[in-house]
Amino acid sequence: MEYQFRAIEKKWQAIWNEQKAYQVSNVSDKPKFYVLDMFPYPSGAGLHVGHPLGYIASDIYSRFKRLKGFNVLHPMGYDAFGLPAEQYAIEHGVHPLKSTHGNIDNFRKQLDNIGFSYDWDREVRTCDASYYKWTQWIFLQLFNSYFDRSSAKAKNISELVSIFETEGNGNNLCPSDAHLKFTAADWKAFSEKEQQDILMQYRLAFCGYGEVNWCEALGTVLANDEVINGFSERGGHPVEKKRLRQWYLRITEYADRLLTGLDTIQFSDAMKEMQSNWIGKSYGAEIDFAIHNYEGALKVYTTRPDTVFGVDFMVVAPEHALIEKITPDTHKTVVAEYIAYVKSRSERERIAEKKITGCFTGAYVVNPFNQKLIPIWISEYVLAGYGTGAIMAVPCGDDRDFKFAQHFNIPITNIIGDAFDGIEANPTKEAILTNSDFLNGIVQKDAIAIVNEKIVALGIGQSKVNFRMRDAAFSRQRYWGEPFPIKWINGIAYPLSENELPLLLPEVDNYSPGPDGQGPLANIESWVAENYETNTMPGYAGSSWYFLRYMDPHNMGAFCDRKVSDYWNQVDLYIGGTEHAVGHLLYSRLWTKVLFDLGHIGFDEPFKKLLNQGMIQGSSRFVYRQRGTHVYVSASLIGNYEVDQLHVDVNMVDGLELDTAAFKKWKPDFANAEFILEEGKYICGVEVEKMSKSKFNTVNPDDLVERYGADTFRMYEMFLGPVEQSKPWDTKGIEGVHRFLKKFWRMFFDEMKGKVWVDEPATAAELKILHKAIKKIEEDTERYSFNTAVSTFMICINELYDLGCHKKEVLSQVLILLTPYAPHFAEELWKVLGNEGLVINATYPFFEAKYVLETSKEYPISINGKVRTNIAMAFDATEAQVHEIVLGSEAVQKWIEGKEIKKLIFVKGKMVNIVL
RNA sequence: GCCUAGAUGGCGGAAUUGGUAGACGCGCUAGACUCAAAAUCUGGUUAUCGCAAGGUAGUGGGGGUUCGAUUCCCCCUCUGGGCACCA
Repeated sequence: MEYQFRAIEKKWQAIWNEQKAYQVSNVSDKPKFYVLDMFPYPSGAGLHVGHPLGYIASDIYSRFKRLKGFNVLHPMGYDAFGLPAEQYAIEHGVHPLKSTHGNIDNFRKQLDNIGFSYDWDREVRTCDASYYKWTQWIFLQLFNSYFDRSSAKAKNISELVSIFETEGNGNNLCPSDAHLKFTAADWKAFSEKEQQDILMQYRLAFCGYGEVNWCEALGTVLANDEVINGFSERGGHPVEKKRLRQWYLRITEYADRLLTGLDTIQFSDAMKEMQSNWIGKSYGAEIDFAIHNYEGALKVYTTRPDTVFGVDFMVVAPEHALIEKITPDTHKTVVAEYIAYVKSRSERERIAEKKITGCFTGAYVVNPFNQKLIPIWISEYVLAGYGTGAIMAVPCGDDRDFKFAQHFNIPITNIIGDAFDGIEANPTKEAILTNSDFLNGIVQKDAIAIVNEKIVALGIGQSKVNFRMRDAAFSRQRYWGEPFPIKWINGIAYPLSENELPLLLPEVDNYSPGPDGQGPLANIESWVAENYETNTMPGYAGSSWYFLRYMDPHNMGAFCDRKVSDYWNQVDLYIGGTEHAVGHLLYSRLWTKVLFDLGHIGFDEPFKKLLNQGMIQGSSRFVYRQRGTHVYVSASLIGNYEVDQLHVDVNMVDGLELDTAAFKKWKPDFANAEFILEEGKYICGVEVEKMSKSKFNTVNPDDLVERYGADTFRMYEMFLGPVEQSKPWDTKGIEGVHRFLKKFWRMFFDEMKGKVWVDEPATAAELKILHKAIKKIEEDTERYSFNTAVSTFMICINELYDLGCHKKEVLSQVLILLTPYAPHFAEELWKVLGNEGLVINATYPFFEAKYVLETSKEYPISINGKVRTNIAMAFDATEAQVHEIVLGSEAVQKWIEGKEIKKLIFVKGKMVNIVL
């Protein structure tokens, strides 16, 4: 009987499905375990081999935990709102819901092919009204909350209103505007609009103004992705910054908790560092510099108040509000030109650009400590959104300031003596200050507190903690997203009540943008007539809480029953890519904290353990067409021709050799192609790139499953290397894994003899191999080292095969071990051996040390660190015995030969090293 | 530019806590079986010198710590991911 993988896989998938083998209950005596994948965006291109990497890993772990006796929640769903579906709609007029559903069906078919153990009864789709009803509901929780700084948690905004009514806002300073002060009497005197405007500045979801990438020609807002060097990706039209009304989440209020919460969860150190760098907590001071000949001050934020005597110029962001007011007529033209230039550039370009740009405003500030006049410059390296949008530049201590000063020939004051060499800035805090008046002779880090005291005494500033993180922009001028449950009446935002949810996304005639930078919803008369908000929520809205909905997906009365979320609690293992480090992973932590504060769930971190899967890259292949001809030149010959490089479908290339016949048939353009070959072959060029349909480097898992089976595919994806590591896809090695399964199969059935497995007691040698494998595979799976687990399976089967072992007792145990990796294969042979029930519900083998005991070890003997020989010695040999045996050995004597032994190092169970 | 991860044979990778570098697999190669092919099995496969025994070098490059470094420290190069409206 041959290994007919496709028949076996289809058969067991049908049986599991029929028996609802993967349905999981919210009630169980077993301990719970929650394994979650980052749900996919269902793109039109379908799954490529990169997607399932994490899904296979999580499936293996889920099945493993299940065999170990856990009640495992392992759900899947779709992050279904998003820009690509909307663009497809604009171009083809197909409703995003329709294309999205089509894509989801395709994804589902592809996922099913691979044999995952998802409980599909719990599937969620963020674009379903039954789902986004609760996204809207959570938005309302955010809208109706403020962050109480004294208890560091979210509370209902009504509590704030009663505080305002009794004591004003003296104890609850406004997070948006620290200068806003009012008494209880003031509050009562305010109009409704005034009151609501103030409350808006406290809400966790609030409306404000922000800058977006605006493309006049397209009449729409663009994502950073859609902007290339200041021009739109589509059409190449100019893009500039525009201020629009935007919704935000007040994530900055949670900055400290998001930071300290990292200590309670198992993310990689790298991931934690990325998040804390993103949050960017810094301690510094705000200082007001009086502006020369102008009524007012320039407020700067600095982490180095100690360097205040080294300030040689000020730099303000191009968006800074003061620029217009302080620029004298003499400089207006240059300043306007510079600002126009900056406007055309994305923030990314502004930060990344090595080129130094800037211009002098013609205005000056006065240094409050020595009355020196300091010029005010504008430059794009200062960002409006961070600190106060203005800095004091100290060229001797800051690299960017130094380069700026050099570039514009601004004289540099040295306040750190020998520590500054005039060639590059020295950012030390350890130098002794000079040229610094009352700070002379003081070490910089000690001077910080002194200056802070002084600026407070002078009434020109205060010490301040700052965060690099900004509030999260939460609105998009798009169609395909959740509508805000908000009505605008007379400039006041009124939330819908809970029973008005969901606010359904209306039908539109076309998906083009609305007027004045508004989204498509602004084109709908009935919508506008109802005064509904015309923005929609961003992609991350639905993904910020989906892990909660899986727990209780059909609940019509709540986003998730509290009892149910108490049972499942945190996600025990979350698998996904690092590309979500500072987006999704931060937002879902925020939402969890808010829901916790408001008492809706009982935990304030969503993910207990995060495993980052690496990205599978594509390995692109190229052909080289001689310019203006139909002649294609093999890779190593292109030096002799003028050629254009074209992507060619990797599936038409065997290794590097192009299937020229398939190529000619690929596209009409290539039908009459001619080839210049090398050694009779056309050799393609290679590059590693992101896997993408447009680069023709995608490999479809369906094809591989068809050719080798799901079990082979699953094991091969794991065998490729550590899950956490990125690597280019190469189908070549898949044969090896397939051979392994065929070999394993032959331990049950021989081509000639038929059934060969037997029900006989196992020998000590066989049990030793089995238990070695149990230990290693269990440990490897537990620590997510799936690649080494696969090779352990190979070793185990090779060894059993060599012993001619066909025994049910041994094979049954190996099959259970194999179940998480190759479930169909294991299930089939489990049945063949006549075992009871399904192997997916079996009990994981128990490792027993007694079977693998060793009495001696082959020690490597090195001399001066180089291994020269091996000597077998008893495990319990004493150090003295070891000395005697080693030194008595002929091989060792040959190397020592007359030399003096300085030292003999013996590490029990490891090695011996002789130092001469 | 900033943050972050990584670099080991022809290739994917292994070496879990500083202790035999190259497990396992691919590829290549020789052989067995076969009319032949496929499949399968057996052997070899880091480089270099050597008939061999064996020697020497070797984990991106350069330095260091150590009896001993792929592993720890410093400097450099290259590559992947992220940088706030892609998901």
